[in-house]
Formats: sequence, structure tokens, C-alpha cells
Amino acid sequence: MSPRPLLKHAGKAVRPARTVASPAPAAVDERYAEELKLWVVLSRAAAAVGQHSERDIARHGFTSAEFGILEALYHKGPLLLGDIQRRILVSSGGITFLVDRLTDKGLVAREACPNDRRARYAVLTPAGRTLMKRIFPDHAEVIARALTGLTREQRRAATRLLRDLGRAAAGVAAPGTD
Amino acid sequence: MSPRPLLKHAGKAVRPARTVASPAPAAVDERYAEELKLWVVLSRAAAAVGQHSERDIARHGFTSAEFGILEALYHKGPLLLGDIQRRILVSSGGITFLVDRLTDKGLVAREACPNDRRARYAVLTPAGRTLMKRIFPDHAEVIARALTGLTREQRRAATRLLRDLGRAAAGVAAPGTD
DNA sequence: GCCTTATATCTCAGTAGTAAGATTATCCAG
DNA sequence: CTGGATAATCTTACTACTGAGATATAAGGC
Repeated sequence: MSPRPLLKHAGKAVRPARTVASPAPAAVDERYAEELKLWVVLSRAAAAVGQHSERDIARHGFTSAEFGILEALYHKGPLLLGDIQRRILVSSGGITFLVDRLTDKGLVAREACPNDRRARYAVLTPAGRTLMKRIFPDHAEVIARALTGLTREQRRAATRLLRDLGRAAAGVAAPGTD
Repeated sequence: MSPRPLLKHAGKAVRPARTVASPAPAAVDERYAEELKLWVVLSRAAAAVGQHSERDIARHGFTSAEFGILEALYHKGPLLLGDIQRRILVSSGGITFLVDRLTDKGLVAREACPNDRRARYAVLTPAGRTLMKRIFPDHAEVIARALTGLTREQRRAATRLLRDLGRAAAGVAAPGTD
């Protein structure tokens, strides 16, 4: 992502009413209207906040997936590749690729797992740790600012609801990512 | 996405405690802990429900972006390419590419906009409309089932909170998608 | 111990998108 | 009506990932 105007579509373009032939829009399924609405606002909210996050992350030259790895290692310490994979939801090929790239950048290293010679740990290098210490607080502030549409109490309520919603949805029939 | 086992990581693998050298995990930023938590559960919930959605959509051979276009046209009638672009959040190149692909599949067609010769409408073909009429109800049910972790009242509360959250986040400094 | 099955990572070809810029059309001030 | 700025779409080159299979290790029943 590169620098660009903050507001792209400031005003809705006033446009003459549709005159094109239009086969009457389908009647919305009433049966699940409320559920669909929830799904829409859920994904829109996540996308809106996510764009703030991504834009901030891109300033430092990372993708969201890369930053997710750095953040996981920063907060949790060394993690097996598979554990990171599940945490940030990428494919097995993806985690190899991403860790390679972060290794090339000198921020992450692989370490052998003494208990299981198939597995490898990913760990932050000192440079990686230093970097995260420097940039993470600002990132947290960007996220916090993106959430100011809700009051503190509303944010707490939303957190509880979304935690339950997410848990249940992941439980119903978790697809996995490979 | 292709067929695969429904449950991949049914049980947490029991694994011996970490013994690898571990530079003590960073102290979490306390300052924005609650906000970060909300962001985590928000994106996790969206991802969990999104996986149900994607898996269902993939059964019919579509990507989420393709299906988003079909759904928009199905429910709203003809739309300008740019309007669809903003609605499903893809780049300008992406919308051209996606509409091309749906056109090749015979589900969507472009029509001239009589008021603005730069713009084009996308419309569902009869085949596209028939298809959506057939598959959309099932899709709605998949979504609804993914949301059953909350009661009806909780879902309503969540909808309100997420609508406000999304609006505000999109308003703060909408990044745009091109 | 041996065989089967499962797990962890890696390899590599393929793809759905993005970014930047080109093209064409519109709008508006002068 | 002309010129410059803006807007809508398309083109092209590129990239971050996915998916399927390969390799190596582990674990458990016999």
C-alpha cells in the first residue's frame, strides 16, 4: 500500500436515476434477513478496522500476515510453525514462505525443536524484538483510534458478544486452512 | 477451496512444555489491551464466519469476491462497476477482472450507462438470476447456522454495535481501495 | 522391532487479486 | 467552446498467497 489521499469518495456522486432496463431486483430472502444483516455488518466492521491496521502495517513494509507472525512471537515468545499457522490462518505453504521472508529481513529465525525433530520453532531475533518494541505501541494506538465509534462500555459488550460468536462459529465445523 | 476434512485439529496436540531458549515474552502493552482484544475477537469472528461462507461459495466454484458481485446484483439490480467496487472492496482492476470472469461464465453482462458514457452497468443475465435464486437460500442458511452461537437478542445487539463500529471506522479516515 | 497411519514442514506450480498508469469521457470555470 | 481537473474503466506487470504433493519424523498396534 502506498501513500494516497485519505478520503476518496468524500461525497456521493449525484447521479441521475437509473434508466437502464432493470429486471426487478429479487425479493430479499426474508427468512434469514436478520442473520444476513449481522454477517454484513460484521464483515464490514472487520474490513473497515482492518484497513486501518493494514495501512499502518504497510508503512513499515509488512503484509498483515507478516505482522501477525511478528506480533504472535512478540507476545507469546517462540512458537512452532504449525501453531503460528493456525493462529494467523494461513496455509502450510504460506507459513514457510512468510517465515522465510521474515528471516531474510533478519527479524525471525528458526530453531530446532528438541522434542520433535519434524517441528521447528520460530523466534524473534534481537532485531525483530527491537523493531516490534518500537512500532507496536503506535500500531496499537491506530487500532484503538479505529474503535472509538463505540464507548468503553459498548466495546466491552461487543468484545463479549464477538468472543462467543467467534468461538461458536469456529466450533460448528472449523474448515481449517490446508 | 476444495473438499477437505471438516475437522483438522480436533484436539490440541499434547506437547511437552517448551524447552527451547526463550527470551521472555514481551510485556503486553497494557494501555490498549482492551481495544486490542476487541480487534482480535472481531477479526477472529469475521474469519470464522467467513470460512463457513467461503466453503459454501466454493462448492459452486466461486470466490467470495465473485459471489459478492452476484449477490449485490441479485439484491440491488443493475449496478455501476464503481459502485460494486466500493461495495465489495476490491481494486478497480479487480472489478474489471471479476466481471470479465463472471461474463465468461455467462452469469453477468455489461450494459452501457446512458447518462455517463464512461461508466458501465453490470447486470445479471437470466442464467445468473436463475442460479442465484437456486443457491442463495442455502447460502443464507449456512450463514445463519454459523451465527447460532448468539441468541436472537444477542444477535440484534451485536448488529447494532457492529453497524456503529463499522460506520465510525470507515469514517475516521477511509483508506479506499485503489 | 515392523508396519501403518498421522503429523510437521517444505516445494513448487498456479491463481486471485493489487498497484500504477493509460484511456476515454464528463464537468465546470472562464 | 476550450482547457484543466476529475472520474470510470481498462491494461499490464507483478505479488502474496493457496493447494497438492513430497519428505522426514513420530506414534501406536501387532
